[in-house]
Amino acid sequence: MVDAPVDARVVRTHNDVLAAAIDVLIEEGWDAVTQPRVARRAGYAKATVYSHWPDRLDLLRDAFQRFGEIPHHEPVGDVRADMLGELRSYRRAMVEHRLDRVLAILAERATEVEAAAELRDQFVDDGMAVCRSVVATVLSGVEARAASAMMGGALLHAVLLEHRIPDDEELEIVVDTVLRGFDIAR
Amino acid sequence: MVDAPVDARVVRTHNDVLAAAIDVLIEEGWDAVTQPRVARRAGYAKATVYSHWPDRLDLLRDAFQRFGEIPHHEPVGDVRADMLGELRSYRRAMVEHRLDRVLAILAERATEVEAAAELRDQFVDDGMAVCRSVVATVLSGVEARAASAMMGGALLHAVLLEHRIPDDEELEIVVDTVLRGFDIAR
DNA sequence: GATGTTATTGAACTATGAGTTCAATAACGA
DNA sequence: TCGTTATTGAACTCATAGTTCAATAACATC
Repeated sequence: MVDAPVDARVVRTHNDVLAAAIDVLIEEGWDAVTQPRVARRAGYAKATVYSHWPDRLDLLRDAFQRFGEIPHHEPVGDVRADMLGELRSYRRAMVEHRLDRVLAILAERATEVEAAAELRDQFVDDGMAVCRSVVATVLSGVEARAASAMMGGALLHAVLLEHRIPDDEELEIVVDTVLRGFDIAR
Repeated sequence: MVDAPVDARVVRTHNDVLAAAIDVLIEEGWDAVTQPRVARRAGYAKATVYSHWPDRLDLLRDAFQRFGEIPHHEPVGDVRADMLGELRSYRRAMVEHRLDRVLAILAERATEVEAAAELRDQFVDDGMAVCRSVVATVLSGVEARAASAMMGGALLHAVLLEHRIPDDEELEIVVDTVLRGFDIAR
């Protein structure tokens, strides 16, 4: 993030350019987020974007930041309802905010770009917080890890590899299978 | 694939260049697989690579082809042993053949490049064949789909997002949870 | 509304790498 | 040995990232 802006021009530019950066990121991927390309997309001179973000990675980091604000399910205390609710939020984020694209980009670039690995870790930590807290009420250790990976992974596998979006019925099957498989009574 | 070679030079070049292409793909990703870069890596003139693969996508397709030859688990008839065996093969392919990298690359590029989407579909179809056949002996429809996604997804989630490799214990927990969750007796 | 400040601009520039062409050379099969 | 052809390296074109800077336009403040 660049220092707190005061000038109205700076605020406007900052918003416009970041919005364009997100569009470019989602549509064309990590490598496409360069100052000249984002500037053209946003309708600004590239020198302007360079003056705000001399480092390309900072522009990328700021663009990704917005995905951290994606809403989660609010736990109500019922394990099944909370797991299902969080899975639905996860699916919603993938469809409506293109979180699937964001995760694919970060997972792919993480092996080569350190900044991508850091962003991925941060995203996964934040994104799995609710899921982990719900799972932690009934499981711990390896089992908790496995349960989270199975539920989140089922969605990830379907969307990223099978190119399909699981319906409510399938999400319920996933949750119920985990609950029964780990012998969790409500 | 270019036509069947007869000249010894062509065979040598073909092998060397494809090996280099795979290295570049794994190390730097889809966009890095260009004729000049692969040529430099393989120790050939770029004009040579262009003469073999005028189209960059053909070079990429040929490079990916080699990952289709990754060995799978041979089903023995026992559902638990077969699911576990296939999950272990999957994990092994990720670690030893960098299948994790290949899947991440394909999943990421699939939204933008049609050829990547086709390769991804082909890889997932082939790669899930054994898993699907084993699951099909005990489940069908949405449940079969969910079970495959949960098992494959658990591994995918762990490796791509959590950056960790599940141990045997965790793989067993995943399989047993699915078996118990779907009430599958052996 | 006038004024000092500064964000923005566009143009000119360098650098890098992809893709193309081709005559010369080297390696091949017969 | 000889005709064929795969390979080479060099000289291109083209697209795009990144840099610099003087001119301009928009801003906050009074």
